[in-house]
Amino acid sequence: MNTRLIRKLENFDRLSDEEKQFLEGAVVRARVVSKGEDIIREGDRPTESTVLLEGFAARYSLLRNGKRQITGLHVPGDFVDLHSFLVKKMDHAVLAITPCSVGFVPHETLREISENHPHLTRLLGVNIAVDAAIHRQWIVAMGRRSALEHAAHLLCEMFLRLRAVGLTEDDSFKLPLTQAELGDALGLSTVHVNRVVQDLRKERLITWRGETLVIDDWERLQELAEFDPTFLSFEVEPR
Amino acid sequence: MNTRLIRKLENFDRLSDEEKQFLEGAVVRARVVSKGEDIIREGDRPTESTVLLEGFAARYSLLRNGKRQITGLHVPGDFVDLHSFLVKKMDHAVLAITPCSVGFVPHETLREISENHPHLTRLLGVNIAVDAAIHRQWIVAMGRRSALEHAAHLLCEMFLRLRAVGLTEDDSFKLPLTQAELGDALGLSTVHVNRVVQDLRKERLITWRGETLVIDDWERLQELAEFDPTFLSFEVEPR
DNA sequence: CGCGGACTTGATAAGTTTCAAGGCAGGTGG
DNA sequence: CCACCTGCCTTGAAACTTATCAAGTCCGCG
Repeated sequence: MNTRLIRKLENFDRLSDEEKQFLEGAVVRARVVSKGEDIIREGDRPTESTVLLEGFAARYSLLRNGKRQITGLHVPGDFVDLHSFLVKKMDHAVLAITPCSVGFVPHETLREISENHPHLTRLLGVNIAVDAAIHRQWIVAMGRRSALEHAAHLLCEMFLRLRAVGLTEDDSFKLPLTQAELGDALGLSTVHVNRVVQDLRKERLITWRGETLVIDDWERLQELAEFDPTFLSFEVEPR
Repeated sequence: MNTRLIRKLENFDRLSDEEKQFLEGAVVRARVVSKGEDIIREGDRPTESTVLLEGFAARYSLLRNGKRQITGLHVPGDFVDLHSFLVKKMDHAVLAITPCSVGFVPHETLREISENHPHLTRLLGVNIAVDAAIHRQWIVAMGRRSALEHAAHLLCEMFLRLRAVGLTEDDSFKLPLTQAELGDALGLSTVHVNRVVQDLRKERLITWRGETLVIDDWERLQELAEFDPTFLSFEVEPR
C-alpha cells in the first residue's frame, strides 16, 4: 500500500524485508481526501502522522491579508507531518491539491520505532533532514533568484523527487498545479507566474499543457536554475 | 560547558541528571573560530556534529553571481549541523558572524544516543523539527510579507530564541549583524535593509545602535510582523 | 449551449535594486 | 595625538522587477 514511502526510504538506504513488513503494518488505514480539502489543519494535534499515498498536497500558511504561502509540495511517499510526532501542535495546514489518498501511522508506532528500530529511526530522520534541505533551497530561491530561475529550480526539484518514487515517464511528469498555486509556492503573483511560464516555454525548456509537464531541455533548465541535486541526495550513512 | 544546549533542550522537556551529564560528556572539545571564518564548508563530510557554544553563526549558500543567501541564524545552544549525522555531505556552509566557540559531538555518540537513549533522541528530533518550522516561517516571510514585516518577523524570532537560552536582558539583546548580513538573511539589498531599519526606528518599534538591539514596543512589533510564537514553541509531547 | 475555472494580455503602480556619493566612528601608525 | 583608513551606515536618483487592476480568451463539462 505505501509502496512509495518504502521506495523513497530505499533511496536512502537498503531496507530489510523485516523493516519493509514493519512499515507495511505501520500504516493503519487509508482515507481519501477530496481536492481542495485540508488533510490537516493548522492548530491540529494529531495522534498519528499522515503519509501521502496518492495525489499532490501542499503545506501552507495563510496571512491576515488573505495571502497564502505554500511552504512545501508533497508527492506520494511523503510524510506530511512526521514532525507532529515530536511537536504536538501543527504550525501550518496541509491541503489536498488533487484528490489524495492518505495513510496514518499512529504516533505510538513511531514511538516504538524510535525505541526499538534505530535503523528505521535514522531513515525517518534522513527524511526529515532532506525536507529541511528542500526548505533551505526554497529560501535561497526566494531570496536570491529571479522569478524565472526560481520557477526553473522548483521544476527541477519536482522532477527529481517524483522520479525518486517512480512517478515520471522519461522527461515528463504530472504536475497538477494551477498557475495560481504555483504562485503561492514561489511567492509570486499569478500574472507573473504566467509570464514566467511563458518565458520557460519560449526558451524551449518545458512544455506544460494541462497536468502534463515535459522537460524539453533538462541540461539548460538545470543550468538556468543553478540547480544542484545534491541536496535531495539520497547519499547517506549506510546502516 | 554546553550550558546553552542543555538549557535549550530543557525548553522542550525535562532532562534527567543522567541525561544532562551524558550531554556534558558528549561534547568532546571546543574550538574557537574567528569572525568571518567558516565553521563548516559546503561539501564537507563531518564525522562530528558542531554545537555553537558562544557567538553568532549563519548558514548560507553562495550563488554563481556572487549573491549570498543566509538560510538560518544560529545562537549559542544551537546545533549547526545536527543533520550531518544523517546526511553525510553538507549542502551549505556555516559562517562565524562573530568570534565563536564551538563544541563537537562525534557522530558515534549521536548514534549511541539514537540506539540507547530514546528520550534524548526525541529531544534532538524536536530540535530538528523546530529548525524546520523556522525555515517555513522564513519561506512565508520571504514570499508573502513586505520587507518591513519580514524584518520585524526576524527580529521577533531572534528575540524569543535568544531569550530561550538566557541571552536577553529585559527587552534588549545583542544582535551583532551588519545591515548587509541582515540583507542576506532577508533576501534584500543592503540599501533597502537600511531604509527598512529606519522605518522600524521611526515607528518607535526598535532601537538599534552598534550591537545592541532594544525592542521598544514588543506588542506592535509582533503585530506588524504578524508574529505567532507557536512555531518556536517549546510545547512538546512530554517523555 | 453556456458557465466557470484557468490562462492570457496590456497598462499602470508599487516595491526593490542598483549606482554613486558622502558621512561617521573606531582603530592604527606615524 | 593627530591623520588617515576602513568598514559600516546613510542618502538620492534612476532603473528594473514584480504586483495590481481590468479585460479578455480558451476550454472542458454539465
